[in-house]
Amino acid sequence: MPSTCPICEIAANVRAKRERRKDARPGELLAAALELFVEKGFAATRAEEVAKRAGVSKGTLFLYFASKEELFKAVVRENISGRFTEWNAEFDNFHGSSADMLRYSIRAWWERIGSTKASGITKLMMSEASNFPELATFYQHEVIQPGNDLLRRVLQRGIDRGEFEPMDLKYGVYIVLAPMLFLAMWKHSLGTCSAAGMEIDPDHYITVQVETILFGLAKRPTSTTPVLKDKNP
Amino acid sequence: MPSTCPICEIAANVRAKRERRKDARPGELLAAALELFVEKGFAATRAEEVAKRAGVSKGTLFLYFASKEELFKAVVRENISGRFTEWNAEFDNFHGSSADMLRYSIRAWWERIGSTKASGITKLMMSEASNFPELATFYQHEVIQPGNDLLRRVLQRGIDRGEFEPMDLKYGVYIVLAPMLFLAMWKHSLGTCSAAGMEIDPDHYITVQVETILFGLAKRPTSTTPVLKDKNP
Amino acid sequence: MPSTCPICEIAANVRAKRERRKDARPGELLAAALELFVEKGFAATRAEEVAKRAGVSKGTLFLYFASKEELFKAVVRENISGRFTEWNAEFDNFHGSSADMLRYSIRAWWERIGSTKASGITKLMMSEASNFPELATFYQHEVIQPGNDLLRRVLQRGIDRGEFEPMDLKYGVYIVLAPMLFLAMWKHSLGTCSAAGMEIDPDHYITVQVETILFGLAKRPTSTTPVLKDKNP
Amino acid sequence: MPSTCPICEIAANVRAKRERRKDARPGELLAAALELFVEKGFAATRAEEVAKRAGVSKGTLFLYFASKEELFKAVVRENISGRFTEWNAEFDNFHGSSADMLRYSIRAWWERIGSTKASGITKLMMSEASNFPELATFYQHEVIQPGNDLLRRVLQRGIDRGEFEPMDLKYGVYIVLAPMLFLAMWKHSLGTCSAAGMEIDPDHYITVQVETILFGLAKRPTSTTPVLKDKNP
DNA sequence: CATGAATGAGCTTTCATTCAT
DNA sequence: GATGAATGAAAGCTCATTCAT
Repeated sequence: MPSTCPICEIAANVRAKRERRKDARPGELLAAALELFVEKGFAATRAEEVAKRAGVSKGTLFLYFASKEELFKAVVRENISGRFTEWNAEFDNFHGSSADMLRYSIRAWWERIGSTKASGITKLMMSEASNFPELATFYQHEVIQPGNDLLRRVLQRGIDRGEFEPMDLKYGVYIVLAPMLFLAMWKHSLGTCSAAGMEIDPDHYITVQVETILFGLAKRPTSTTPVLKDKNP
Repeated sequence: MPSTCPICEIAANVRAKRERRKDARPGELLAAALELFVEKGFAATRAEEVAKRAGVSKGTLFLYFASKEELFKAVVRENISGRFTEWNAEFDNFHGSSADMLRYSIRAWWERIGSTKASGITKLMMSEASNFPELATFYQHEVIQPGNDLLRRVLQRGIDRGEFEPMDLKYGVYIVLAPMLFLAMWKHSLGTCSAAGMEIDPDHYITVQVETILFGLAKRPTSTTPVLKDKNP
Repeated sequence: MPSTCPICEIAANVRAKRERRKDARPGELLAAALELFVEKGFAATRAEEVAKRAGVSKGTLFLYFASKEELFKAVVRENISGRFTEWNAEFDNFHGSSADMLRYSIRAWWERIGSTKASGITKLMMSEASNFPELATFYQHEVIQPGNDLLRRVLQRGIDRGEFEPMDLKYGVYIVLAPMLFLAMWKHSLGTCSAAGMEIDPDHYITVQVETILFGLAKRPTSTTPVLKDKNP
Repeated sequence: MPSTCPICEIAANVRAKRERRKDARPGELLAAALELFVEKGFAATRAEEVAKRAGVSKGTLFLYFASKEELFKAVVRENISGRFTEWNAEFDNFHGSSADMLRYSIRAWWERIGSTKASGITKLMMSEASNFPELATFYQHEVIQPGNDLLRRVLQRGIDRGEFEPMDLKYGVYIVLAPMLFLAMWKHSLGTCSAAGMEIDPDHYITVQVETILFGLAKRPTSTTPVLKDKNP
């Protein structure tokens, strides 16, 4: 049975904590920062609170991140932009129909981003973009643009294979993007205080959106859309 | 019979004027605050700037609103007017196809809300909901719920008339709502600092969305969706 | 006999203080800043301490001066650069010999700058110039350059009138400038802790310097300086 | 006779090496500190940068010097070596005219002190004297006083030999000292950020000063200074 | 009623110093 | 002895709020 001498135990704890330090610090700080940024927004989050939640002092935060803005960028990179290469690779290897591919993409986005704290970043950027132009630009380059490109690849594939109706993809991507980003935003804003019966169940929401979108995107049997013809011909 | 005593009348005038002024001041402050809150968010808007834009001194602002938070609440309450009765009436008198009705609804929303300053309130509520839960609830009841109901009527009409595919309308409304609200948010946030070539033209955006949505909502010719059948049957 | 009610007196004091405020504040702050900058240097002077010495709060300081650097610039303008126009005018009206003019200039400098706290600015700039390049540039433009020009006018006058030996004035000005600036520096640095018998009496110092300098500057009877001829002819 | 036991020798070597290292460390730190203190002043120099320039860690610096203040004191003490005996000897052997002697002295000072890093100490002391009064006193005794005495000897020699006009030497020395020390200070402060056309070339500066000073110090042909007679006799 | 000078808590960032390893 | 991660007291500056006029 090991010694239970309290002093030894404390010493061991301290040592263990120390050893874990340098490597673990950035991760702990990024996790704390993500939580707080999402909870309170970028401007309203105090650096000291991030540090406290990560279990370190104010000074330590600035040992790892040169400024609050850099901390934010690191959070974005860690949680979002770092994943695009992985996703691009995944898409290269996808062999099903484009409809399935889109279904898969959307579900994957929800599992990895939308349903996690990372989706708070989207809300946060939408809320504070105008006050932090540098961050907004960064986000545009690191997230919006690559996300657009990724989605565009999926849609282009569907068009090329005759599965989707040809369209102006610059705007076409928003057919998918808008409902997803709206869901993320909703979840972190009005969704937190929905009236009874108004709560959105993400899975259901996504299912309805996806199937409608897919039908909307689908290659039309004929060149016109007879069912929806205008009244004033 | 009203008193015609001239002195009383003068006094009444003076009182009226003073009361009108007293009432007008907050109006100017609320207008200025709306603009600034939308532009920069709650936290980043300085009380002094609101006062300056309203043409009064900083002290005056606090004469009418006990705090910046109270000002915010007043701004939101002030701008949630009940336009819904007017719209409900409009819809009662619509005689075209449901597709046209939806097109009309969306265009009307864009013209009357989306493209005007009123859309700023949407952005504001989405951004600040978590900091003002009581306001968010209020907004849910006064805006989100009625908006939902209105849209639900349009979709229900389409289903009833066999124009739209039957669906779970609780989620179905978001097929229309999500892209529109996303557009409003985008316009007030990242849209203000988009990279070259990434700017969204609202009219084009709406056209693409509407036509896709309509096709997606349309009554399926058969009960299945053959074109999009899954690979794994 | 006036009421001596203590409450009334306090109220009166407060009112008096208030009334004196807006006009007096900048002056009081500049005076406090000059003292502290000279005592402790620019970097080591805390904004809050300047405010406290001026009898106001930290915030008030920044109401009148946008930053600590701007405060410093204002101090310099108030105490030094603002006087050059007056001095230029004085020199325009001087009618004596150029030797007398130089004597007068130096004495005037000592009385108005050198012997006052303003001379601390010189020391301070010499000490901290490299850490505050913007301030150094400002000082060069506002003080060094005009001071040089002023002195150059005096020497040029002497040369033009045949009183002083022709010389390269770019360096000639330092014959006068160097001993004076050295005196100012000394006074605020090592001069404050001189060993017994090492103290410099400014008046005596100036007298000795001036008379030697004047003799050194004087028009040589012949083109050479026979008395000091080199040993190696 | 020294022990020749190989083991002892190895041990001795190791000990010697360790001791040498122990001794060398402070030297490297002092050198680095001198450079940085001169460049940026005491307050603006960061301990970490001193350590980095010395090639050690921040912790090591505090192993050798209890605080930044102690480091500063050590830097000044280290750099105040007694060169004065050497110079006194040199002067004993000088056989030229006193004018040449002064010329030589000044050029020698420039070459050995003024143009080298050692002049940084002068600047440092002038800048920080008031923050380190005890050091300033030390400097007075070790440097200023002996320097004064040395210069006094030169001037006294000139007077004794009838080459220089008799004068109060306590102040007379500053006729030479002030321009030289000013040059040293200027070089390390405002000189580093002079406006175009305002730069001082030390050689030119010294030449102009020396020749003017020499003329100013020179034995007056007659007891009065006719050329500069006041206008108001 | 309206003003705006004044306040001071609060924020980000820096850096001398400590101490477990 | 040497290290460098961690600390936390400052410091400059902002801004919601107060209150004498």
